[in-house]
Amino acid sequence: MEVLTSRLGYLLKHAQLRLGALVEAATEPHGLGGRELAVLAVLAEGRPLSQLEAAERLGVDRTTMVALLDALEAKGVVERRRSPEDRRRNIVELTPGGRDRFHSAETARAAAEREFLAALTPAESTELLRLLRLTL
Amino acid sequence: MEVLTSRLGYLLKHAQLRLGALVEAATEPHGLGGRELAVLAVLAEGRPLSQLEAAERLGVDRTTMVALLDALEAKGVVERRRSPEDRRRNIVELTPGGRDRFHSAETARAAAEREFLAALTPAESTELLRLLRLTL
DNA sequence: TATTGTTATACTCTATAACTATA
DNA sequence: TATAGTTATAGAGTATAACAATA
Repeated sequence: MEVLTSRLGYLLKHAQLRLGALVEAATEPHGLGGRELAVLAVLAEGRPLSQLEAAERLGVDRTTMVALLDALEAKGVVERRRSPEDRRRNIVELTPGGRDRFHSAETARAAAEREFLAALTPAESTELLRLLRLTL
Repeated sequence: MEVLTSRLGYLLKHAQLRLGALVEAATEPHGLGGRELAVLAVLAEGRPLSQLEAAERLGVDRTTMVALLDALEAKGVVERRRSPEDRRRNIVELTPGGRDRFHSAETARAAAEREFLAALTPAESTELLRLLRLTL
C-alpha cells in the first residue's frame, strides 16, 4: 500500500470520497447535500449575494450555480428575486424555513466531519485544516 | 472566506483541484495523466497483477480499469496477457519502454507535489501526509 | 454456479457556446 | 458592447447490468 499512501493525490481523493459519503449520509435526512450546504453557507454568511457572486465565492461556474439554485429553490430553502438596482442580477436569499433547515443540516455535517476525523486528536484535526488552508 | 475555509469538504475539494491541475500540467508532456500514473505505480510495485487485483488496489471499479488499461495499452506502456493458470484473468505488466516513461513522469509528478506543498515546511508536508493517512 | 473481463448504458459534476434581457 | 442568467450540449469520471469465456 506504501506506493499509494505516499501519494498526495491518492490520499486527497480517498479522503474526499470517505468524507463525502459520511456527509451525504448525515445530511440526506435533512434533504440537503454537501454541495448544497456549501451554497447555503455563503448565502447565510452576510449580505445577500447575486448568483454570480455566490458562484465566485464557491469557485464554481455560473452555469453550475443555476442548477444548484434550481434545486434549492424547488426545495423552498432559497428564493431568487430581481435586483432593483440592476435588473440583470438575481439576488438569492435563504427563506426563514431554509435557514432552519440549513442549521440542522449543518449540525449533522459537523458531526460527520468529526466522525471523519475520529482517528485524530483535536489538535491534529486543527492542524490538518490549517495545513490544507496553507496549500490554497 | 472564513465560512468556506473552515469546512473540511471545501478544503479537500479545492486542494484536489489545485493538485490535479499541477500534476496534469507536469505529466502531460510525458503523455500520462495522474490517474494513469497511479495505475502504473501499483503495476511497477512488485509481482504482476490481474486487472481485478489492480482495480482493488486502487479502489476503482473493474469496469473503470478496462478503459484505463485500454488507454495505457494503446500508448504501449502496458501489456495484457492471459494468465496460464486461470485463463479468465489478464495479467498486466509494464513494457520496458513503459517503465522508462513511468519513471520520468513520476519525477515530474513529484515535482508538482512539491510545488503544491511550497507554502509548507518539509516537516509540515510530512505531517499533512501522515494526518491524511490517518483518516483512511 | 461463480468469477474475470468486456460492453452498453446511465448518472453526476463540470465547463463551453450561444441565447435573452438588461446595462 | 458587455454582463447576468439561462439553456443546450458535451466531456470527464464513475457505477450498474448483462454477456462471453472460463473455472
